[in-house]
Amino acid sequence: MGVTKTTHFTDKQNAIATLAKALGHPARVAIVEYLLKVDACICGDIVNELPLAQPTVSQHLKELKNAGLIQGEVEGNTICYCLNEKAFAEIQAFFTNISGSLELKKNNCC
Amino acid sequence: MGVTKTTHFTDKQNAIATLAKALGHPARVAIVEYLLKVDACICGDIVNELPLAQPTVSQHLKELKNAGLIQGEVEGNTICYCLNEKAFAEIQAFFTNISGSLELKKNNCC
DNA sequence: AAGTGATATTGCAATATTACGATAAAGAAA
DNA sequence: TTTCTTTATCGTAATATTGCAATATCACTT
Repeated sequence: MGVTKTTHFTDKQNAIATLAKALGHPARVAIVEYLLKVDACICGDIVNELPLAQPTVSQHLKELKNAGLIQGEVEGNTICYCLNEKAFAEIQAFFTNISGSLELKKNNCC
Repeated sequence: MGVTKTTHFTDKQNAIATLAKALGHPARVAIVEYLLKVDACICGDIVNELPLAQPTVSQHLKELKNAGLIQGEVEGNTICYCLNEKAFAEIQAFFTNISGSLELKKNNCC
């Protein structure tokens, strides 16, 4: 098939999966790290930073935007993308919660 | 193509992407949440918890294991899988770092 | 040894993802 | 207006993912 049965899971599970999936590619991790490093969000040289062709980078940016991890618009001949604090806070909370529970639990069975 | 150009990215970027990708499916998020909820790691009823057929669940478990998010073995006729604290700590640190930086930066351009 | 219960593997069909060349679109600069 | 620069979209090829039926495996029981 290749189609995900999203309807059978909770909204939160699907939301986390969407965010995680968007970061499930090293190029998109690299884009996020680059946007974090660059102070201003006027950053038209993401393509030069990555070992990928321009259409491929554009496609990865689109996926990050669809997932809600980045936001921004094209302004003239420079893009203005930046990270969406809210989305990162959401996924950060998910992992912090898990790590916190695991630390408490001290599961030493495996 | 469909093949990811992992060689052009840093080890850390690939590592994060691998972990994120493994959680890029609601079923695998559900499995992780279930393993977190269940105290003991003797949990042979993951299949009953999910709206998926047994081979599909087995495949998702395999992917989580390959990514290093869960660990464990089959023992007799019950599986013993549990979450790998180290892997979750790694991805949690990644997101905590990003959220922390974003909060400091107060990027209000987009 | 044969049966039972639980998980893994195989094989396959449907769909999704990744990557890029070619091309389009749209503002900036001449 | 024409040209340049930058980003998006289209089309396409190669590969990956998802899901499940059928079957295999493996430990335990009888």
